[in-house]
Amino acid sequence: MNTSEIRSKEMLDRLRAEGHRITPQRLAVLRLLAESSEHPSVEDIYEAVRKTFPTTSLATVYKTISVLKQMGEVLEIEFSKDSNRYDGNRPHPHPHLICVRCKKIVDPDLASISHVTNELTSETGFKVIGYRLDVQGICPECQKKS
Amino acid sequence: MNTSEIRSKEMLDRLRAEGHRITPQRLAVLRLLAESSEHPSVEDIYEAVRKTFPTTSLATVYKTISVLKQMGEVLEIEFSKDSNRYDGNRPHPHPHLICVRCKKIVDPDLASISHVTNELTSETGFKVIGYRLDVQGICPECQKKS
DNA sequence: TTGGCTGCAAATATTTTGCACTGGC
DNA sequence: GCCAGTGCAAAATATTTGCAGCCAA
Repeated sequence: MNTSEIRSKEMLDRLRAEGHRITPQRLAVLRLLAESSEHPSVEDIYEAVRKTFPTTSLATVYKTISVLKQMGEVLEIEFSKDSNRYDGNRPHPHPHLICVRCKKIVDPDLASISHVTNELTSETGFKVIGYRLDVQGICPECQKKS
Repeated sequence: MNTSEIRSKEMLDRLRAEGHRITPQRLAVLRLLAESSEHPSVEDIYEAVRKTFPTTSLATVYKTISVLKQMGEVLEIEFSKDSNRYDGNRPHPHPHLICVRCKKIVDPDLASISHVTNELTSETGFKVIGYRLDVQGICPECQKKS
């Protein structure tokens, strides 16, 4: 069993444990989230899922993601213009590196963020719940093209 | 001349320098941005501006902000559900601390972020342009209320 | 069997755009 | 006077919601 199958089963068990029904549509969405490391948008998921399950509707994708989100099994990266992107592999906050040209999103390894959140907690009276760190830049591929 | 008047004049000069016209509506939007440290939404700005200039339209507020944004004189904080918020005082990227209850946004002093972006630049092939760090939490006031 | 889930369509919310008119320079 | 800027309304975009029918448990 590879990592995406493991992740897929993890989410599946979570759904069952919380008393949600396992429908073919949900299974497809959930598998796609577990497989892809490209931080897909709802539209991406919708199109991919339709290939294996052509009758799936956009609303269902939204609803499924909403459930997974509430359970903390997917991380939502919000945008106002471009549509939101989702991460079903690492549902806990982590930094994202976003290419402003091709919209690719990658997960860098970064050791130094914990310092930042620690500094915040002690500096302000805020009770820190989570964070979002997006770094905008141009990826190596797009740099070549320019 | 206090800081907000200085900031206001700065933006005004920038507009003039780039060949934009100074209309009463723009002046009002720009002043409000310079005065407020509450990271107002377009709606906030619209309502405030209407008090001094009742005929101002929402579209104009959007357009004015768009111009200031392109000049790099306001920082946009994007959200998908809640509407976008704007910072006209510190237009360069900086961390934001966001209360999930009352939606207040404050600017913490943080020394440790530069480490993070530095680590990124050397770690990946990305050319870093900017960043966005939102830390979600509950502010001291809202903690008391709960 | 039954109530949660689906799919459609309509509603909502935010931001953008087209266009005739206006007023800053 | 010219043309960028304004204001209105319509359009575009993303997401949510209501509801009738369906199907997983």
